[in-house]
Amino acid sequence: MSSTKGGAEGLDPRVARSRAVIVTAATEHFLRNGYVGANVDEIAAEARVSKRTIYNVFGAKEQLFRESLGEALATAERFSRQLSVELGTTDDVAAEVRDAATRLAATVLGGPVVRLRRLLIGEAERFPDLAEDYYARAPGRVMASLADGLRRFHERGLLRIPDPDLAAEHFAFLVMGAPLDRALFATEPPAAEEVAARAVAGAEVFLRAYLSA
Amino acid sequence: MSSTKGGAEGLDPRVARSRAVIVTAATEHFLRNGYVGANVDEIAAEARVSKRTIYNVFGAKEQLFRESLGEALATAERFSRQLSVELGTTDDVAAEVRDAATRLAATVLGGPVVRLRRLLIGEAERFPDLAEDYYARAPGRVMASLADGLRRFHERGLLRIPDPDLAAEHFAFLVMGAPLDRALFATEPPAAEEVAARAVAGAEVFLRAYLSA
DNA sequence: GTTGTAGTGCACTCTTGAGTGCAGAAGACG
DNA sequence: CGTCTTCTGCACTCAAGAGTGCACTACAAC
Repeated sequence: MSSTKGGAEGLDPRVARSRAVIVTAATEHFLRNGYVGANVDEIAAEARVSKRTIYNVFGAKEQLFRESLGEALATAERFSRQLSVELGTTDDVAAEVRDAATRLAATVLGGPVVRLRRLLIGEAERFPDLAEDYYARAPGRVMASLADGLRRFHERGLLRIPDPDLAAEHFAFLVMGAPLDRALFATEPPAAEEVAARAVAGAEVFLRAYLSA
Repeated sequence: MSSTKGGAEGLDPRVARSRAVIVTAATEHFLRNGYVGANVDEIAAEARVSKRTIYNVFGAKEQLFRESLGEALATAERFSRQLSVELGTTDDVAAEVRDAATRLAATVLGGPVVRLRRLLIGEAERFPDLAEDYYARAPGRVMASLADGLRRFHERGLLRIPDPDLAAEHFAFLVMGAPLDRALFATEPPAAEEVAARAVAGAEVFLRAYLSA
């Protein structure tokens, strides 16, 4: 306890810097090798930091894993939030739904989301709380906000959505279910056009099933 | 080379027995702990076999993993085959589709399939060939046979299926996408009634979108 | 500048776990 | 029966990798 004020942010800048570079390197290593397969010496080397510093800051490998994943989860959550802008606000249902579909698919399948999912699934037995946490913060939020948008459409009579939560699931998995599942097992990501095409096709099917007309 | 005939099945029964009990124990351990996390001494203990025997039979941990998973994949493939009986044979489309939905969901979500998927996903970086192989042999087959059935319905004018492969994906993921995804992150399996209910709901949506009428 | 805290390098300990060697017991097979 | 193979138990080697101790340097804050 040496800081001038009481805040936790008044840290020695050296610590902040170390923390940041370590977490970056560690995240990459854990994503690539899993928890057991990752190796602290390598993380230290890549972060250009002594192994001792890692232990001074994090205390143990498990803590390092948890904090690194914590950052990754926060990022995933931010992604989810920004994805969930408005749905159900205009009159052009079809356009809105198609747009949401392509954005959803591109976000989930285009970035680092799949790697994070692979890691969490692989470690679900060892770190069930992290897997749970991810699910609540990322896919859970997306589903909830999709459901909100669908509910709005329903209330305005533009779609017939008796159960918005269920419909949100149908939407999400029509749009990206198959490519996402595939991607979890594949080493390289799916082609963007392929993903976009299926997203649109899924959106069409969703509309056919849920349009009021 | 001591066997009387030339076949590979004329093995010393001791070897066959060892192999079997080892693979059983190993599969369980790998499913629970992943490749790196599994430990050969424990596998030997659980199989009630000396560690030396494991190495006499399999030579190395990686080989043990591959052969154990090979059996598991064969089982998964058998499951897939028996699942894919006939679809598109009667006139009662709705009943057939609903039935296929509940059977599909129950098979994939009720048994050991989810654990196998977790393992393969977690090891996809280390054993990409196994993940690939699984995908081709299990989900791939199911998709193909679903597509066949849907094509039959289309040809008979009972459903309108312009792209059977795509429609098969839509069907599968409407029926069990959300629970399957959820299950990959959860430690305990979903409730059977829950699964069945969603399967039927997904089937209804599929019919609404793809019925010719 | 002085003082305190953080980071470095490196040698070190300890544990775990893969894989081996061997001598003897137990089972297969003629 | 005798012979050959496999299985066992156990002690062993070897490598990797987590985590520590310490003397020293470098930077931060006043």
